[in-house]
Amino acid sequence: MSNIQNILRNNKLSVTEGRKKILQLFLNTEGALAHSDIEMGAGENFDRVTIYRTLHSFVEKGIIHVIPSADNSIKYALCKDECSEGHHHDHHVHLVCSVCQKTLCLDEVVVPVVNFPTGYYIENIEVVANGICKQCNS
Amino acid sequence: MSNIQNILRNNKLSVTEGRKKILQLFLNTEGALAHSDIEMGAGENFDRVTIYRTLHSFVEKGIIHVIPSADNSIKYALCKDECSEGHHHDHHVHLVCSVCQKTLCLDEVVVPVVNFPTGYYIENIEVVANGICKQCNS
DNA sequence: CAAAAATAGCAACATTGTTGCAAATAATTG
DNA sequence: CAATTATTTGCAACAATGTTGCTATTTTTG
Repeated sequence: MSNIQNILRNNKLSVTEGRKKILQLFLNTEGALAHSDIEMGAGENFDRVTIYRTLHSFVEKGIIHVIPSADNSIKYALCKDECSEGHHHDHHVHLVCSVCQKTLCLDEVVVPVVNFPTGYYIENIEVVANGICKQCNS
Repeated sequence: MSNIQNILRNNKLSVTEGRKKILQLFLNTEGALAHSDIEMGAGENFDRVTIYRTLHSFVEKGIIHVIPSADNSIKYALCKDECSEGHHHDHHVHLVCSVCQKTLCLDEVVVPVVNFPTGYYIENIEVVANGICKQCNS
């Protein structure tokens, strides 16, 4: 039950109310969360600054990862256990559903190999698909 | 020489100073531009609102396209001629260079086919690679 | 060139993100 | 377990980014 505490402890983060609530929210949520979702959904009223800082340290520690967006609405989602401090390995595809507006991590869909011309060095690749998710497409 | 006027006319946009200057800037620039780049680089001082609206209508008309980002710094880049009003077909990969910080369209690198599980409907796929560009990687 | 249509600029505001600092909370150590 | 130390929080103030309504100006059209 104190899974949450463990996650924080394992990542060398002090266990505070704010971090517990925000991590809780991620664990309870299917799909990604934007800063504003957290501001509204985290139960109590945390200062916006606290949320920014919490999200930053979660990303740094590899607890969550950032999902890029084309409309200034960056989202965050839980990392699977392959992620560790400073090294994100979430090589899955993201889907933004145009019906329910949720952003989902399609863990089973792996980012394909892309062939770049010689001369480039590629560190990582982000894939974001726009479409309709399983639930909404039925 | 009035290539610019033609582009605007062909897209049924009035030919105004702002639009000409901004389009000029895109034509003169290798790589993508952020709103702030335009605010600084467009020569004269355009109202920020004008720039927002110009970018919106250029996107709508298929003159430029949006490149998603993971750090709230959306960039815009010229579309090739396959794009038309309401239909973007820029299925190329984008590269964000960690050295020169430029965002480039790699027109020769096509977005690969991604296999999604049944049940999803996919409209389009965005691929953004982080790495080092040809120029900086030598 | 005049009338109609479209666009630009301004003002005011909303949202998002950052920084420094003092107070509160959590971890550590004896 | 209490006291010290380290960390984190909330606040305030600010900066940057994005939006909307309205009027004046510019562009287009006939």
